[in-house]
Amino acid sequence: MSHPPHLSDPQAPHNHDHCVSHALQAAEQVCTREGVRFTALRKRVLELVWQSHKPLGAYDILDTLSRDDGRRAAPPTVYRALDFLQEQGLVHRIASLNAFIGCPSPEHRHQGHFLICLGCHVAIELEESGISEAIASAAAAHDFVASSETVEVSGLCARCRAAA
Amino acid sequence: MSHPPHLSDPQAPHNHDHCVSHALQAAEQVCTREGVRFTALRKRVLELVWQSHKPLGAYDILDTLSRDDGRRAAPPTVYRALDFLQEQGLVHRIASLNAFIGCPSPEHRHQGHFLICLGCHVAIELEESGISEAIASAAAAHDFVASSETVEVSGLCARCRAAA
DNA sequence: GCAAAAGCGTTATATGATAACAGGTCATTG
DNA sequence: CAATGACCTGTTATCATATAACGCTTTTGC
Repeated sequence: MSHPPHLSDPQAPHNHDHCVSHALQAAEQVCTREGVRFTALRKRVLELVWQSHKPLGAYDILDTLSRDDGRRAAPPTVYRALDFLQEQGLVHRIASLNAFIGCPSPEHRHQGHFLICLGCHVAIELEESGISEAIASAAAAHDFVASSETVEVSGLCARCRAAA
Repeated sequence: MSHPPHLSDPQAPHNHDHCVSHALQAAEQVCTREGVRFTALRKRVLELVWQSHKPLGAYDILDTLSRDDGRRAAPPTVYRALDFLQEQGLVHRIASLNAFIGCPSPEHRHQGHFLICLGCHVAIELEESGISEAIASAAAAHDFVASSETVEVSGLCARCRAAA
């Protein structure tokens, strides 16, 4: 239970609807708790981000949104929603990809650390604390106070290595 | 000697010319060793990247280059040089800033890990191995083979905290 | 010296993100 | 319940970052 399949191994076949509904439900709770509005647009964008476990570009979201609605949505529409979702910890931004991914555990605020597969493009959010500790230790050694961490590791997952 | 001041604490006052000349000399050696050409343009771009310990945007480099030469340089000119310098490990790209910074120890190929001060914008390249070990451990736990690591920690250095 | 490869200039364009302003929606609270 | 103000969204324009494609020049290796 501590590592449901859809969290620890998103590449494994799974009923992805569960991921999406879990994410939306968690988002509702977070927004209620924080007293902020989970509007239709924000919900829609979060759903789109969760359409897979692959980080998604803002313009991909924009395209889907535009196609769905018939009329052309403009970038700020999406970026504002993404900014909101990031502020609430519901999505993380992957700097090395200029892309966004849903956070599987938004209940507690945290920095996301990721393994990103170059084969299938799936990003796995790490829960390991060792990385944060190592970073904290290095920062302390330099008398540096960290406020945000970008940790993005690219490589190949087991499935893609097997396939190759 | 293992931690010259200009490496471990770039915010400290220092004769920055030493940093630049050391970097250029190291670059010559690396390029000779690798059998690649350290052309005038590449050298110039590397010098510009080393003009400070702050990560520098490609278009900043481009502007300086254009001003120096009178005529307008085009983006590919700079990006190609930067690509080369990255391939040789002479500069690192900071994904969270879309910027580039000189590598203080290009003799051995490695991923750069950085502390980036939000106050003075100086980036310190970490030499600590603990972070790589923690990442390797996490990757192994997920049966993931890493090929590149992006580790960028933003916060405030001691000097900027004292100033505030 | 000659052919091939590598480097560089140039134009055009792709891709990602934000500024600024106007109009609309929603939750108050008076 | 209407007015108000805060917040949300639409829209236009623009900025910022990065790459594709082509051709000429320089360098290298034979």
